[in-house]
Amino acid sequence: MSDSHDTLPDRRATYHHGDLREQLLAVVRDLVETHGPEGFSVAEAARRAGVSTAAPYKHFKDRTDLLNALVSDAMDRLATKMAEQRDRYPTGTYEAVAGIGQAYIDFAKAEPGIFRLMFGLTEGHEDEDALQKKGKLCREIVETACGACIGANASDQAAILSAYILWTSVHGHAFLSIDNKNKDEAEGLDDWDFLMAVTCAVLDASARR
Amino acid sequence: MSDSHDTLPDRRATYHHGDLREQLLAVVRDLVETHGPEGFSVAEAARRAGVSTAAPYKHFKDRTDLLNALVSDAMDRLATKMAEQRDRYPTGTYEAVAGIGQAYIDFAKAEPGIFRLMFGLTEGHEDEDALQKKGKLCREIVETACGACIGANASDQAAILSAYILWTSVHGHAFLSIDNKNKDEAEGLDDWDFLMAVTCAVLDASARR
DNA sequence: TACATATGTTATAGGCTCTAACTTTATCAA
DNA sequence: TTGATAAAGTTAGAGCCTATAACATATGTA
Repeated sequence: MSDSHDTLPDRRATYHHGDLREQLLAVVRDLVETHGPEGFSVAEAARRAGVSTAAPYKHFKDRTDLLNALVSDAMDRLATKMAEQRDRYPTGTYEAVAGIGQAYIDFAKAEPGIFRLMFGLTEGHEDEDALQKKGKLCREIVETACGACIGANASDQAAILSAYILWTSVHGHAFLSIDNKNKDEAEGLDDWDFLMAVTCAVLDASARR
Repeated sequence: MSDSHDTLPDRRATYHHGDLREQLLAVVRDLVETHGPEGFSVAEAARRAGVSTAAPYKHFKDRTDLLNALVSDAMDRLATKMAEQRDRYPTGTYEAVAGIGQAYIDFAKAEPGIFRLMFGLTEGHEDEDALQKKGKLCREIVETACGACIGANASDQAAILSAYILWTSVHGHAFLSIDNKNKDEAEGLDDWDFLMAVTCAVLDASARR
């Protein structure tokens, strides 16, 4: 009640926000999901965080930098979930491999906006070393699991090829799912059924070779 | 030399452009490829076409409408190329199926910007009926080819599942390729090798079932 | 020929990104 | 404790973009 002259919402008692960086990320995560990866603006995020539109630039170089931070965080969460699902099944089973894919698909469906951001727009995050590394980490999880199935080392060509085919397939399924580009096929096609079908096809083929 | 008062480039003799709609599409196609799907503006396109920044709005409702027109055209071209590649091989062969995938991948690599637009951002083109139909047409090409391989009708569940798995895999590979997310795997992995590996794995599995 | 329509143009409102210059708060060394 | 410095806000504004309104010019058809 002391200050009735405010332009900005006075949800903030102190001049300094305290944790603006994190709050901005949270707000943007929300905006990206509700308005799509494009329907988001730094200005709007600032407004929702209750700061001036210039404030975000004290924490992020530019719009892209902010989105990269979001993606980086999402990569970590995705890798964690993949490992978690894998660990629900015995090592070397097809289920362990399918579980990884399930985590991937679940993530895409739960956070389609961020998922698109991670693999979609190439606003310079192809040369972001940190992101590259995190992506590689995810892939190695799959390669190791595939290797365990076909009795090969994760670095063997057979494991790498199998893992790559599975990855592309799951990646494609995830994308088509959130794009609703698979309306017809998806009706009556459960994610897990899809995953097991692909996993069996690819790993059986690898074993026979 | 008659008019030295011009703001716009006077590459145009007449007041009316004559074919602005088509030229805008051509210019935008180029912009999308060189500057990425996001790094394009209606204003810049207008400038390059030699008209005022308001002119495009006589032909397209808004920015999204313009992009949709682009995507629609691209879908047609993609479907054509898929059919062309398929026809290079005998009906019912794995090569015919792989050929379709090759066309898909070639298209993604040749026009990554547009390819991203087609399957990437969901600026309202999920409810565009025309686009939905064109997408369906593409899928049916794959389903028919798969059906021919495994001796089934295109509408059989086996054909649809096989086609869907192949589609996701090729789609995923295409996306990862243009995103350079597959640097390691792709080294030494030829597109055709990938396609044949996937096609064999999936169709063989289907045949064994 | 004359009117209607299509297709341009200018002008402008309002939003966004990002920077500059300034202000307030926090930190830390003497 | 104090005072310098850095960190994290703020306002102001340049410059770009989208989209619309109002106006201008061509084109075609009755």
